[in-house]
Amino acid sequence: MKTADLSGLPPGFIEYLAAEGIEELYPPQAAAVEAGILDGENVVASVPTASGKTLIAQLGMLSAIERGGSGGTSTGRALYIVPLRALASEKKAEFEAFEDFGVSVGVSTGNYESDGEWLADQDIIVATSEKVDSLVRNGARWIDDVDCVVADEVHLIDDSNRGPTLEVTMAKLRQLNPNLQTVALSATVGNAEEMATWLDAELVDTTWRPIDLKKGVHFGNALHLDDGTQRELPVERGQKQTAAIVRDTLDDGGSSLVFVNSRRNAEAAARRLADVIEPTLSPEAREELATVAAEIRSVSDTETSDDLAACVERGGAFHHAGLAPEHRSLVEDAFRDRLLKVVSATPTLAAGVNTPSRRVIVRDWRRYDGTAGGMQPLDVLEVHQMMGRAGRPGRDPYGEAVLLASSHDELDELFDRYVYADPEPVRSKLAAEPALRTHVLATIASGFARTRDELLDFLAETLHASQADDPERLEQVADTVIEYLERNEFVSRDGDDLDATSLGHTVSRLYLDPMSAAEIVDGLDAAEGKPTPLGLYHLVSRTPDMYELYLKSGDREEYTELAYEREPEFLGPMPSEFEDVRFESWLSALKTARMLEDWAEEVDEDRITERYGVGPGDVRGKVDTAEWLLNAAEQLAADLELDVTPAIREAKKRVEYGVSDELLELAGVRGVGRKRARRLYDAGIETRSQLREADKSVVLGALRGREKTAETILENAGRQDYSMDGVSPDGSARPGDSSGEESEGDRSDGETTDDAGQASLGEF
DNA sequence: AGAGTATTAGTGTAGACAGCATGTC
DNA sequence: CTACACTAATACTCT
Repeated sequence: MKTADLSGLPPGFIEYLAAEGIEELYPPQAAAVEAGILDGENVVASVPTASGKTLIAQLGMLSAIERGGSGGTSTGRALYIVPLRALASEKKAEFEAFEDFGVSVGVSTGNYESDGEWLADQDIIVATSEKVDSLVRNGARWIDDVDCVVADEVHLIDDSNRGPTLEVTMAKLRQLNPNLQTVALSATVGNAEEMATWLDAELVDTTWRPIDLKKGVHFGNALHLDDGTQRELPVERGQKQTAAIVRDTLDDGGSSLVFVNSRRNAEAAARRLADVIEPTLSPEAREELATVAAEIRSVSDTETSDDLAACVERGGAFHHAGLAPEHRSLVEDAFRDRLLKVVSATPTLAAGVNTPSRRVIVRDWRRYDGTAGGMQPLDVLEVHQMMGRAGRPGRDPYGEAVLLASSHDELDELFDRYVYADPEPVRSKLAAEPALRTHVLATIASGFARTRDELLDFLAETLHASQADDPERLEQVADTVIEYLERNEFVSRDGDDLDATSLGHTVSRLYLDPMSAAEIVDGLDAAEGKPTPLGLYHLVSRTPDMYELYLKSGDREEYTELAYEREPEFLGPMPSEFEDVRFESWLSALKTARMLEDWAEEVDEDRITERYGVGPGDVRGKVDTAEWLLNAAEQLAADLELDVTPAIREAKKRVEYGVSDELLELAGVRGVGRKRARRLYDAGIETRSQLREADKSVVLGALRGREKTAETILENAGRQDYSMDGVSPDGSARPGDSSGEESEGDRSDGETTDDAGQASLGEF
């Protein structure tokens, strides 16, 4: 099917596609057109990654926009739901090209939001499922006149943490607008038919790919492929299997993506695989890699960051959630540009932004699972997702995905389990208390259900109900949850009527798990006098909305001791040491709280990552979550007219900026963070007004002679004459004594002149 | 002698959404 | 209830 034959799309789109070199639809795309995607028909597309899913979505969205709005507007509106924030920006960038023919795009996620009013005027809005849910809860008006919704990666409905949100949100959108066109994009799954039935959609189900994907298993000295052939791929003595395959890919001019099952393994593998890459690098490549490595080092001053940079210099990299988001995108970009020849990654990369590779090596196919008591095999779906990253359309002649076997039996097992096997069906995880707790409350609070019957009617529109292996169960759990919500005064019951209390409305709007809210409310109620930051950090750290930090050997003793030392600060009772499970998780929360306290006491990032055994990405994640939960706590306190709001606000500001009390005012000046605030303070400038009055040479000295920075900061502080012309830095304020980190040479933007000095000293 | 390699015991385990009001070093 | 790879320390083997 030719793109030129398509009708009902905005003028200019066909030309845009032609300019991109697209004149003929891929078979799955043509099937979507035949299924009526251009005429507002619901479509479920269950197709492999990189087989043109995005264009299917675009056909649906753009034809809906062109058809015109249901809400009386002249053009329609489309909503594109993604599972990750990083994907939201990726999609936005893709859709931005449509602005040439008058279709505008906006993004809405938790950390990045196009301004509210402006957003409502966009034709396409990209958002995460949680954000869409939140917009529905908060009654965003434009949500009602969405004409086409695209749900990307809908197979994630199977995820027990986040799946229910997508499932419920889809059901709500469809209830809000019965004429809504639904397009669901999914990886190949076992029950696509069932998904289509749920969404009243036509099904496009194919395994067609634009470039060939060969799957296989490596064992001994041979690579066995799914077409029955095998190829010699010897492993030299003393060489690892993975290294041999990476080497082989390299000889063929391709890059490799290695999936492993832990962060530590990812880092170790990257170091070893870089040994394979390094000797083959050209001087030019080395230079470019050095630039990337310098950027990586400048992201964060931690061991993880240094280790990553050291690998990158040698042509390899690791990728996992302990990295800061900037680290991740630097690695992703360099890999996409083929600068990096190998990346070893945890599953972060399988689900994330587009990072195709000639060859994908699934090294570990089992992963530790504490709840299951040991190593568990990965889902077929997950392994297929990883394998689907093999082969770049237009760049690679083919893609190859390889599993590793260490015995003949394992070779057979891997073929049966992953190469020839069909992926599992997607199963709704809605009928579980944590999921229903939050969604039942939201459903009641935002008026989707006013009685138990209406609630059950609404739930009947979910995938869970249509799967119906145990229809009773959803109802049972819902009743348990209603009872919980009533007991905690989030919901009131009057005869058949269910109504959210004022507190319940707040909790729903704040997007809190009701159990987190209950914990916070109880804790704040128990406060005597002014709560300390540690007390508040512990309170939010023990809610289910905060991931727990893992207790290592020795931690138990350390934190038990700390718990007794600082017992008066905790809000609410400390569980008995003999209630094993509860006490253990209470201690993990204490560890998290302690980390947040360190951060708010200006402990260096590298000290924190070392002390708590985490990566820079984890620190930022925890800080971010704490900030969010403290904001919620502040609003709950205001709602309940509790006298703790100032204490919460201070604790929140302190984690937000990562500074002690005395620096709060300075850190509030734009352009001043924890480090600059500390330097200014130590130079005798303690407040914003002092910054306006201060001797310029002192300011410049404290800022290590950076004139541009100093000018910006003075201007932001509200100083009229902020020019630094002719000012020379005051030497007495130079660092070196108070804050050790900064003294080793100025890392000015761009080039770095580092570690040559340190390295050579040990050589004697 | 010294580098490379086998053996052993001890250790720790993937991921990441949301509010609100503006901006790191 | 199930495993596994990594690391570091130590013993062994080849040139």
